[in-house]
Amino acid sequence: MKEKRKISIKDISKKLGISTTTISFIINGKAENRISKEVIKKVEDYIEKVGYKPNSTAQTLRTGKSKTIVFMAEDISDPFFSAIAKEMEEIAFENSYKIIYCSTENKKERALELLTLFKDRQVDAFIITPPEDFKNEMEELIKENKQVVMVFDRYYDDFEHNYVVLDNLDSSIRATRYLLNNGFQNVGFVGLKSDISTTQERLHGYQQVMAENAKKERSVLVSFDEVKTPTGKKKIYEFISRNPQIDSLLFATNSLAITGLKLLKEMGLKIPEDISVLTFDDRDLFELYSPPISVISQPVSHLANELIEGTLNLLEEDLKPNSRFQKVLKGKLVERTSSQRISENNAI
Amino acid sequence: MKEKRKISIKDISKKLGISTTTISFIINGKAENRISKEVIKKVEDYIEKVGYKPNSTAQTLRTGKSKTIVFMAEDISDPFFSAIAKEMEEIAFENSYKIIYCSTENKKERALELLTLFKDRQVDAFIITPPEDFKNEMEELIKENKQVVMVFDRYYDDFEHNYVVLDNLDSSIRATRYLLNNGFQNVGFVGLKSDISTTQERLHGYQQVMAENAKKERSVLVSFDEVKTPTGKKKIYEFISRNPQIDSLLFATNSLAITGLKLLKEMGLKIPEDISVLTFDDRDLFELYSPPISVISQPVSHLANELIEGTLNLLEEDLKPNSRFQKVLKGKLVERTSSQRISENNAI
DNA sequence: ACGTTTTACTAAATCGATTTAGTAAAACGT
DNA sequence: ACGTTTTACTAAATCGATTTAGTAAAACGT
Repeated sequence: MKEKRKISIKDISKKLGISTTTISFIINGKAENRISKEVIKKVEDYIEKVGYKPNSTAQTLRTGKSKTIVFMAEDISDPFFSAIAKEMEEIAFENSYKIIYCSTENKKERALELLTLFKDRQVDAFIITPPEDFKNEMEELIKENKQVVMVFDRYYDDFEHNYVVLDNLDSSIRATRYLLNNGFQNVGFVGLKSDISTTQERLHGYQQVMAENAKKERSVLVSFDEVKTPTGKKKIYEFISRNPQIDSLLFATNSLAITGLKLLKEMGLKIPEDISVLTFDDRDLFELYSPPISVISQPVSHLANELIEGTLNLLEEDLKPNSRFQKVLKGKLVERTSSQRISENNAI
Repeated sequence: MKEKRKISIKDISKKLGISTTTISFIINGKAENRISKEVIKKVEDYIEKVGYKPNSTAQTLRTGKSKTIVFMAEDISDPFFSAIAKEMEEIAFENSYKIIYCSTENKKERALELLTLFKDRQVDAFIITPPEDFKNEMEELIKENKQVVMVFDRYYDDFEHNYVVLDNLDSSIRATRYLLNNGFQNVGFVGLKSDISTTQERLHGYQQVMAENAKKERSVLVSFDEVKTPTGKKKIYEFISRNPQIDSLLFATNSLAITGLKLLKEMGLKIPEDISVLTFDDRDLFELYSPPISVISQPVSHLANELIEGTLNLLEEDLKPNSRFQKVLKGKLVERTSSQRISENNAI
């Protein structure tokens, strides 16, 4: 089978005896008040007939716009990030943007590698979940002002930038208060060892409420790499063993909670009778678990919409350095059985 | 802050008084036996010094290779596909390929839209999970031979193509035999209503084993869109109600199983005492469930590796139309409590 | 000693679009 | 009636690489 070469604007130009300039104007909707209706019709009909589509690489080379957005997630296989990816995808495609994904694994070196890779390529925008210890790199990237940069799931205090995040402080405060109000006296916190705003705020919200209520704060911090490993589980185990008075656990992420639930099961602790559980980030798992696990759920759809629409808006404004897109959304406390107080007489 | 324009090969040419031809040869490793060592050194040193990186868009325009692979998943937010995406990503980047993702939602129209979108753009390869009723479009795409096309998670009998799939027939046969061997007399099958090879083979494997053992086949097929809806759950409910003799359920996908587990819980049926459960596709949920759910797990890492390495190999061979990459991997039966036969005396 | 081959390069074309800087003819204004 | 503006276009430059088709000088062969 003979390969037929793709048709170019030059071919059309020759075929119709019309300059490429004119054709380009027509394609790009700049023909109004410049080109006669007859010529417009002739060109449009021909384009329709042969199914011509401009070569996007050539357009990118000439205009510097690639219609490409890089989504640098912490981990694209994490249900939270893949759900966000899915929602963003649709809106991006509707606006003829494509999305390239990658995962930092919360590792600085990997993020840097990916960033250098994409800075060289033409990319219009970055949606980034910056890893640990990446503030300087992010600040530099943003100051360069070559692409739209949207920060997701965390943010920085020290400089101006676009971001979409959950109100983690507020969520954590509400979560902790809720557990105390349910009558749990000794709420423990299982968090990530991290300087990222997200985990910091979740810890601080908990600490703040415990302090307000003159309760002793008890927390354990697991590092990102350990969460899914025996080491991580062991850390939580030791935390619980050392603090037998704990009657309730607030987990800062869903991965921590999953490790925690495995552990509690192994330890033979009953939820919520022996220890109640509440975690950040919903997953279908949690609703189905026995007992169903209470969560602070992030508004995934809303977050994804703000992320992609904010990014597209900024792209349209064409990098005006002073317009900022900053959204802080509220979490939703979903009460299920795992955080319920079982009254003493019922428990027996 | 003044934006400094990116340096081009022409700038280097002017600066060093060396033609762009020579520089291009050096950059692309074609300098051997052509260009003197001194010039090579001079150019390489300068490139190193100013940190020059060729503009990839220009390269794409000239060479026709974009170093881009499109991963068209059924649904990128599905844990199976996002796990595959994650594993492929790393290898792709190591080989300086980038991946654009999209989801067909198993809808023909959407897949067609996405395909037309990407066929116009320069894309080197497609990794596609074709939706329902998309055979002709796939055959055409493959025959055009413009990009490497890798089919994933399903395949076609009628024409030659590259694919990576699970041995679904074998897996289903083993799964059904296993349930019968465990003493379950009436195994029911909950599948997808679909002409895709994957779901067809899973059904046929079940039917084959039931026939071999002179057992009555009982199955319900739910359409893709209904799986996560009340309608889907209702269909399974009616199936179970109409067939009270069923003592074991084989689910063809993890989404079906999740809907099924919710239903069994609502119906108050005990697993595995009242009804045993086995499902395709592992998820962390299943291990943690009470009781832990037995699964036929797909070798995700292995699949992803074959997919991306197969694709990269085919890309290197530069579209030789006759070389085919076809891998059929075995599933792994993971026995957990949900499929165990509880002996009568223990049951009481 | 002189034709041929090899070495070490370069000028210009090319990929396929957009954009700048123009022009000829028609219409307008007074 | 004649200069000016508007209309409707086009030629050529440009984005930044790679590649084709060459060439001048050195080395080689007999």
